[in-house]
Amino acid sequence: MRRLAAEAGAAPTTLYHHVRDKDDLLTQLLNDYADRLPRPELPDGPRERILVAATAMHDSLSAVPWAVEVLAGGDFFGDSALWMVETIVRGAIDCGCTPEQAVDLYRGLWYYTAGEILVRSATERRHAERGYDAYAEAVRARMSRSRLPHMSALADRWAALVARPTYPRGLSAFVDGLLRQGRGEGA
Amino acid sequence: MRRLAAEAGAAPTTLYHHVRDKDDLLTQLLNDYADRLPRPELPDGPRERILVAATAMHDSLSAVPWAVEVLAGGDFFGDSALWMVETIVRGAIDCGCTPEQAVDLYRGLWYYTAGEILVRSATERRHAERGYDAYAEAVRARMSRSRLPHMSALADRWAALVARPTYPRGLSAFVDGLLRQGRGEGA
DNA sequence: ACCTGAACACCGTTCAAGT
DNA sequence: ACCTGAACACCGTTCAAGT
Repeated sequence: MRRLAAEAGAAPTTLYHHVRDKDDLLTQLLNDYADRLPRPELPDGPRERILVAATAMHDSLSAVPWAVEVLAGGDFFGDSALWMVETIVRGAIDCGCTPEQAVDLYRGLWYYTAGEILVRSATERRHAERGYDAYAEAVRARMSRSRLPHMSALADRWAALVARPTYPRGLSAFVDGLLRQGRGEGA
Repeated sequence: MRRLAAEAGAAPTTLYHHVRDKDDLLTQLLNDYADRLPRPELPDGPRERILVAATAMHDSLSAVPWAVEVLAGGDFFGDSALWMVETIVRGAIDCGCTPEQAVDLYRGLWYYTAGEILVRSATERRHAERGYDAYAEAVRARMSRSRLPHMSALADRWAALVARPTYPRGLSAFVDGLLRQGRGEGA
C-alpha cells in the first residue's frame, strides 16, 4: 500500500478513500484483469472444452501468480472468469458425470492448477535469488547422500527434469482419470 | 520472530544467535517435524504404494499448511521425508513408466497435493474469520446472478459440495490417468 | 559463548484535521 | 468530496555493546 501510494505520488492514507483495505484493492485489480482476458473459442468435444477452460485458468494465473493466494479463500477471479468454471462443470456433465462428480472434477483441476502456479512461481523466485546452478547442486547433493536408489540415480538430472513444463500432459491425464472414474470404470 | 521471542521470554534479537534467519528457523522446524513422522507400512502393489506415499505427503502437510509455501521453492521437507518421493517414483517405474515419466507423475501429484492444502487452509481461515454462512451466501448470490446455467443450478449447493473431502478420490483418479498415459494408452 | 538495547527499514490501517 | 500528517501496532534484521 505504501509503495503503491509512493508510486502514485500520494500519501499512503489516501488509498483508503478509494478501497476498503488491501484485500479489496487486490480483488478489484483481479476483477479488472479478468475483464480484459481474451475468451478462447470453445471446441465441440466436452473433454476438449474442459482442457481449454482449465488451460485458460492456468495461463491467466501464470501472469499474476500472487493471485492464487488471494483466490484460494474461495472467490475465484471476477464474474467474467466464471465461464471457466461453468465450462468445466458443463463439460464433465456432458461426459456423463453427475453434478457432484462435475464439481469434484472442477475442484481437482483447480487444486492441480493452483499448486502448479504456486510451486512454479516459488521455484522461479528462488532461481532469481540464488541462481539455478546453486539450486541444482543443492538438490544433487541431498539426493546423492540419501541412500534412496531412485533419488540417487536421478540426482544429477532432477533439477533439469523438474524445469520442463508438464502442466498440459498432467492436465489431460488428470481429466481422463476423473472422467473414467465418473463413468465408474476401474483402473 | 518477535512473537516467538516474547513467548520464550527473550529479546527478539537473541534468536539470531541460534538461527540464520526466519526461513532457516522454519526449515529446521520442518525437518524436525519430518523426523518425528510415523512411517506407514508400504503395500506390495506399486500403484497402492504411490497412493500411500502421496497420502502421507498430504496428511503430514495438513497439520502444517504454512509449510507448503516454505517447501514450494524446491526443498521438499527434510531428508526423512524423502522416502515419499522415492516411493512415488519407484512405484511409477514399477508400473512401467520411464524415469522421466515417473518424475512428471511425482510432480503432478505434488502440485495436486500442494494446491489442495493451500486452498483448503485458505478456505478454513476464511470460514473462521467471516463464518461459513456468509461465505455460502456470497457464493450463492454470485452464481445465481451469473446467467451461467450450471453455476445457477448449483448455486445453493456449491458451498456444501466444496466442503466435502475429495483428496483421496481425486488422487486415485489422477494416478490412474498418469499411469495410463505412461503406458501409452489413450482415453 | 550467549544475550541485549538501540536502531533501521519496513508493513497495513485509523482518525482527526485540513482544503 | 478528497486528501493529509500524526500515530498505532506491528514486522524481520543488524550490530555494537554488555556479561
